[in-house]
Amino acid sequence: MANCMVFHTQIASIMEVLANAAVAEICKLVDDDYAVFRLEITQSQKENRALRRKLLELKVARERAERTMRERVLATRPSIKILDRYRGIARGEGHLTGGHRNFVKPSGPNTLRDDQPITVDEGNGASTQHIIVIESAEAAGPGVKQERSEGEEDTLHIRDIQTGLAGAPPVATDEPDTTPAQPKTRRSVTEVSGTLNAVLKSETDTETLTVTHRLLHTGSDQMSDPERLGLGRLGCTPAPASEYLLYGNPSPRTVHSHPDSGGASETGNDPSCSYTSETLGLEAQTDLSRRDWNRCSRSVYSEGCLYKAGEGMAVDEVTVKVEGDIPPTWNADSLLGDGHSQGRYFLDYRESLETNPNVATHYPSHTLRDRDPLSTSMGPSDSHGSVLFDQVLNSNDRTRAQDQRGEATSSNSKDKRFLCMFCNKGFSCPQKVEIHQRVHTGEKPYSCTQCHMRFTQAGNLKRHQRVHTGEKPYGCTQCHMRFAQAGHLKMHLKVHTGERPFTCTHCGKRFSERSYLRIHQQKKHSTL
DNA sequence: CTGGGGAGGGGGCCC
DNA sequence: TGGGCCCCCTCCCCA
Repeated sequence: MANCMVFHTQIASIMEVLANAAVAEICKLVDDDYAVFRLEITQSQKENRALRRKLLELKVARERAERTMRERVLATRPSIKILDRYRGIARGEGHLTGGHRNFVKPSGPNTLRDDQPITVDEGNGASTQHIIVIESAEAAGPGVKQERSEGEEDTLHIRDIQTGLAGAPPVATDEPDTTPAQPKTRRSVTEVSGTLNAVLKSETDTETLTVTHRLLHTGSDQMSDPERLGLGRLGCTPAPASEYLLYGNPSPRTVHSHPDSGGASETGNDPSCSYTSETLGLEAQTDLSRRDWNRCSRSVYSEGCLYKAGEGMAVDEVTVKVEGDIPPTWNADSLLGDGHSQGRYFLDYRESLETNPNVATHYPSHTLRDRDPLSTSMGPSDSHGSVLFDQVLNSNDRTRAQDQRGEATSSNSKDKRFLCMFCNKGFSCPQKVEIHQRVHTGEKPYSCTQCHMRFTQAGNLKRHQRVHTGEKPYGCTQCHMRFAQAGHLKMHLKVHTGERPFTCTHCGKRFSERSYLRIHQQKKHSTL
């Protein structure tokens, strides 16, 4: 019995030892596995961080590519017009996130016929206005960045607008921009938004672009009531929402309007923000034209004084000092290439950068106005594509001539504190800026119901209506001639008076019109 | 020279 | 009274 007890005790001891050994082994295994697991977790976390950094870099690179493209586009202004885009408006070809807004021009003291409603397409039902108004530094203090916006349905995002000193740090991203300065090479960057985090692609997603393009043609020409849409008489959205870029001192200011997104590249309401900044292919380019130009242009203007001459322009970490009035460098061949026949114009932004000095408008790229007037469908003005392009090219000359006459850039005028974000031109009121910016956007909200011509101003449409009505209210008192435009009558009167106020400085030949003189000098004296 | 459109400014009206 | 809005005028360009 005693031996049995001893045996049991020994057995118990052995069992205990074995149990301890087993526990120790198990613990060791667990510890090892845990260590491995922890290591894997650590590695995964490192990978995640690396991927995040890479993603951020891609975002920044994309933003910069957009900005570069944007600024290059801006650099060619004021002659820039995305040709034929307005036909998109005509068809209500809005942004993917929105429809369009057509309405009948309200009746008023005009000569329009009752059966000729003036349709005004607004591209989107939202009346969001994002206005950048540059105000005095005294009011805002140095470096003040003020953001205001309203209307979330189709928001306009000014990604990052820098004014003043070149090289101001872009703050469009949520995180500090640690990415080294991107080269100015044009990279093919495609963003497919629609989720909170934009999906970045290294290559242009042609399919996406095509889909986007197709969807942009789903609009119609239906009309609606402007009043119902809460628009003004002219159909101009009364700029309810504003983003003010305080202005007043040369210190760099940056304005970002991201009312609905925390980051510049994380907007979620932009189902397709695709473009190729390098190749500027047809689809991509049209998309760029449709979206960004219109989104940022219509509602964006600055209020304040114009910038001091001589300041540089911050263009993607590159300060561009503009010297002289460089003519635009649009590639007409590209413009009038294959895309032309389709009503698609794409522009070849050459390397040269001509811009208004001091305007450092970074490319507004996300969730901007839902106004996509560019259309790929044939419209009445397709046949005038080259004409439009010529107008684009010549608008610079026109502006230059106006500048010489002191008509255009009365930038020193205190009354003209509302600045165009594209060309920095000052205007007395936001509406004029909005109208003016149609020069840059190509937006033509006023459409003729009889010939589908579209116009940037209601008055021009009204004048155009005389083509259809045959109305010629201006009659010559010297003869039977009648004219639809007062200017034509005035010009005609010179036939009777013999007035030739424009004299060629080379040969002394006199002309009744400045344009005649210019043509003469071009032909005879090879000068402008 | 005519005709059409682009674009800016002035001024009146309204709030 | 001042500012916003809008019509109209005007200049200009181009075909």
